[in-house]
Amino acid sequence: MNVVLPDGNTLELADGASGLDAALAIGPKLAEQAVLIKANGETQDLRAPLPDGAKIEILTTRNTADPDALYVLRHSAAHLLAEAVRRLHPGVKVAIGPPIDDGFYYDFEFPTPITEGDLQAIEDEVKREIAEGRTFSREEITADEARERFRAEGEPYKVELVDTAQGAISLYTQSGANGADFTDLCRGPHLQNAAPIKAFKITGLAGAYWRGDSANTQLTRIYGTAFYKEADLAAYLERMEESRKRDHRRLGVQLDLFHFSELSPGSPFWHPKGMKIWNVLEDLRRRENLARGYVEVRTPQIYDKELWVTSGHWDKYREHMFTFESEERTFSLKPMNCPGHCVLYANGAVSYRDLPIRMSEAGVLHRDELAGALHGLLRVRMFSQDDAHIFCTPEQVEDEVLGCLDFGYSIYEKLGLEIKVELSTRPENKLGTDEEWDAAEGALKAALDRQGLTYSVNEGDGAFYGPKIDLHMLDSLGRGWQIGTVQLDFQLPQRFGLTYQGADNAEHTPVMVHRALIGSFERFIGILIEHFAGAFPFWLAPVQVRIVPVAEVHAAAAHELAAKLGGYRVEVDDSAETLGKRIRNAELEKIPFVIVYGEKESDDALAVRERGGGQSTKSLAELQGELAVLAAGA
RNA sequence: GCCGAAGUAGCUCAGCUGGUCAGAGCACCUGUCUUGUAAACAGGGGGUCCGGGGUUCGAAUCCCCGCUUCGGCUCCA
Repeated sequence: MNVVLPDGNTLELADGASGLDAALAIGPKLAEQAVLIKANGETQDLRAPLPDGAKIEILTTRNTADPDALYVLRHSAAHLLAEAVRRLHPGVKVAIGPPIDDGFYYDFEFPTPITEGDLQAIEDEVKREIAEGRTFSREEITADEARERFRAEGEPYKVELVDTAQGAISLYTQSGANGADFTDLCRGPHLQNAAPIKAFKITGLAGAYWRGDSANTQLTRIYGTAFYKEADLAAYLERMEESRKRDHRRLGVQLDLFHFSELSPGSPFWHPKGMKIWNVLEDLRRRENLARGYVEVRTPQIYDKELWVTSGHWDKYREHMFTFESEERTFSLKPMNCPGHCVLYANGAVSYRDLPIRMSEAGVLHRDELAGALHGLLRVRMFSQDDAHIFCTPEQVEDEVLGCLDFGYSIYEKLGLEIKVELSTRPENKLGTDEEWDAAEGALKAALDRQGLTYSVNEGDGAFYGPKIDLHMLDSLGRGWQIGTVQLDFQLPQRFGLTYQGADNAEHTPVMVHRALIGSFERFIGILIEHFAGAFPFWLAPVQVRIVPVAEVHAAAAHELAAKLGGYRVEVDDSAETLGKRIRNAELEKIPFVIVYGEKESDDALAVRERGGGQSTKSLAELQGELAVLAAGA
């Protein structure tokens, strides 16, 4: 057989040759440093046979930043972890241990629970294994052999993995000076030996359900990470530390934007400065809504249970609703606006000439989220959604969805946000016919394409009432959060008996488009805080300009200047602190502009300091011109 | 909700194995200073050591229960 090298040359190999054989044929040094091979673009273990005629590329320990090379390293590190845990905690059952972004984890079932205090010993043991040396070898066996083997070893999770594995079963054995030590079911690929693992660290301990199902046993998950270079680990830890500084929960306190109280878990208290940001967004929302043909409505906060029975929420969403009794009736705080909007729509006759009706409401919603799911502003129990429901004809759906996407992206681009788009299609328990779903999914795809968006598809992940487009963003630690959503709904209009009179004089059921672009103001502001690390652009900043009079005698002039900058959010700091201290405070508060005002200053010559330290002298007129541009959000 | 961890002044945190352990820095208040681009100086006030039980001569410290928060898991309509 032969393979094709990256330079185009052909290499002649014995039949059934592996990647390692290919590397050896090229040179011993390469074989020594090799960690995995790409055959026709697909990564595979060095020890697995190569397809005849494959184009190959060998990755080595020098590809220290290559994601695939890191995956292999970390996957092997995970196996060393399992070996160490088995040695230190006899009787432990091993489940699964894949590499992930930034590291790896391994799930175990411990005979007696472990705590964080046990982690150091495990980490030390892994480091000892690395120092001692481990060689990874691969073998392929049948599913029956594998099942038998793991059953004999008392590893029920492995048996289950074999049962659901696709294709050939491969095992990896890591052996050291003391003989074969640990064999694990694994697809691979793995390193040839442990030597390239120059940095190893256990980073966390958590519970995790077997196969991600909360009905299953909860296992103990140990997280860790590994690198080809010690310095890479240090850089990683440094990066994590920097990310933590952007955490909106930390900045929210530092910048005096909001706080939480034990008296109302999951519901933020917005401080005056936080509300400045909120109101800027609220103004933006209202202005843009009006410009795009939306009407604004306001609907009740609490409803009789009957409404939720009609909408289906009582069935599907009850455990997340706050309910209470009053005068022998059961009520619930609304977790969504849509049923209320349906009631509003139903009040009065609607003609096809009225459609589309774009009904918006930044309604306050309450959802009884699981205590363990709460997360600062990013997962709350009370929030305001920039909600809207578009009632339209089936023919109008595509244009309406496109309008929503265009609307959303006008906001995201203004803020420089990076959005991940997902399309979720019909689930198993869908309502409605396949024809309806074909049309609905087609309309969403067409709108996505017309907007020029790249998106991933989550097959079967749509709501039972219709497909949806979800818009996600990452927080400072790389966790994803849903910001916006555009959902098609055929069910709610039917459940509420909504109709419009068509041109054919017959009654028709409208299609409903649920749409949130900012999503919840709480979550959006939380994301913005992390995105800007608290240094908001001028048009969003709670305080835009701070004037610092040099001495007490300049305070009056400073206030006059502030008055001339009316229309902007301006403060005068005439406190009894030193000039240096007041400038420092303004910097710590991340205020975009500081104007120092003393003997030398006048309307013709202002000493302007920009956030970060840049200084310049400009006239009031020049400054006002500059601020006007920034205020527009350019 | 589940697994693990944490909760000490407004904020950040120290307080090891129970015995002046109720502290520091910043913030706050008062006074002095009247300031030229990231921290003037001095003094002072402030804590139910998350809450409730328990062990003990004695608990911030040990045990139990609860609440909240953090890291994950599940969930995210």
